Amino acid sequence: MNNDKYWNLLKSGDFMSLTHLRTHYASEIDPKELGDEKVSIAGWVHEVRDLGGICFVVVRDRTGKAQVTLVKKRTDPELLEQARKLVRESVVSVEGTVKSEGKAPNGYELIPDGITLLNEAESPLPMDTTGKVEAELDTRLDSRFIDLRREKTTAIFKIRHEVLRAVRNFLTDDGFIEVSSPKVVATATEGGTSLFPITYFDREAFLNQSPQLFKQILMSGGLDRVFEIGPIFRAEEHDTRRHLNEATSIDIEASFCDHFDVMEVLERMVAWIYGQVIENASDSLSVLGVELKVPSVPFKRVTYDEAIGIVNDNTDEMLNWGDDFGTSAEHAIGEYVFRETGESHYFIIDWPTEIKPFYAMPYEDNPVLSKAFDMMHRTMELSSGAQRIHIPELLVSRIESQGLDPEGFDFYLRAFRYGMPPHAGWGIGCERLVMSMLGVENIRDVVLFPRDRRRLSP
RNA sequence: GUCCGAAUAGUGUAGAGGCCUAUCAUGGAGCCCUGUCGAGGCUCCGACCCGGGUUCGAAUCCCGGUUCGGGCGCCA
Repeated sequence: MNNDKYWNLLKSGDFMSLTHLRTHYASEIDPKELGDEKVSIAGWVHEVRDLGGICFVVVRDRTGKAQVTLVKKRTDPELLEQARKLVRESVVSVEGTVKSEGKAPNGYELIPDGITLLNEAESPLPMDTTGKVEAELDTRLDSRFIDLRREKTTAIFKIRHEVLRAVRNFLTDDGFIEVSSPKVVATATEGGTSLFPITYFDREAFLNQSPQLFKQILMSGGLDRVFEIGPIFRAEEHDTRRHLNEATSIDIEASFCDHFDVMEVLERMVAWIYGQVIENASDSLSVLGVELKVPSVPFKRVTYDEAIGIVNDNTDEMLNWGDDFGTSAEHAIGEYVFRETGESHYFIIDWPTEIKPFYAMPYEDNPVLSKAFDMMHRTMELSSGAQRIHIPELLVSRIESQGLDPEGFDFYLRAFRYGMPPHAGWGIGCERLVMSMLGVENIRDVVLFPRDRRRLSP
């Protein structure tokens, strides 16, 4: 058995198109409609079960599995021998007749006329694909191409797709325009997290940690409501189950809005996403054993002051006003809200100005507090946002008081001097949204090729 | 960055100084088998992370390294 079959296939005159290799996906075949019809399926050899007088070959594609049945007495001996010798996870196309069969999975089996071996897999495989033997995350990520052949892994990425599709539909319907901002930038966004330096011809540049400054500039440009789904890069050496050095951020910015307006967009969007995933990815949800409930809106608003009180009343920690919440404090607040409301999602609002980024708008009547918010899931922070400062003088003084140099922000500040409307926005971590939705414990599970402190390949 | 833990066939594991010629499952090779669907039965194949040390004897104890996992910090 070798891969010459593929070359023979091409030589036979079929080289103009390969579409005949698959007329149907495995799960598209309905024996009531296609009974006794000729079809071809294409995919990976999931298993070969040879019982002697009868041999079953299970072929798997993106949609599911199909059983190819070869009965010894009624099958060409050469074809039977070929089927028996198939190496698991090889790529094949099987042409045959659909036969309704109650004993077979999906209610049908395929009686083959021919099996075309398109590419033979090496053996042994880097890991099991059938679910019989678990593999560690690290092993799975090293062999992501095989890992993706597992139903559970595919299910996560089908759901992630539905999440992003729902985001695009929701925001588009809400009047937002999708934009793309540069990922190679000259200066730091917020000063806080560290950036990956790169060489840009003969200059130093960085990978952007957030589209923040650019989406604000677009408000000055009059695009009014924009969103971006794109990568963000953080050079932090954090090493946890919920951090990556390259993540996907879903960001919006909207003019003539305050923080409460965009919070309302955010909670409606999250509820919509849950609803769309339930509607469009129920198969994947059941593969993962997840039962989703659409979160109720509005999400509870907890003020920063209340949150401090919850932590101090319910844990051993004693926080002072102005402290940020650590992981255990976040969990305490999340559990408290869940007990009170039965909901996992909530907002923390009215943060001290000094622990929020420079662009967060302080309350006009109490500048110690800012119009900033975090949107939390019981398990972790999902999103943060704010009404932004649109007044250039105030922005400059806030940049300075955070210990940053306004000169580095010139490209940004210029946009505020020629007519910047009041505006607000937020960013939500796509991976965190998906993992909190599915109860996935490691963020690497919801990224195809995660980039963390240690992993740079594949 | 810091603290804690782990590393045994391709994969997942058992193992507590001599019982290890290293367990089991999965997998691979071969044989038997006509309805499997984690098929079954029989035979065979395949591993102690690296380097030092302790000991008569080390997969097992100690030291160093490497890699991985988890907590925290920081954040999305």
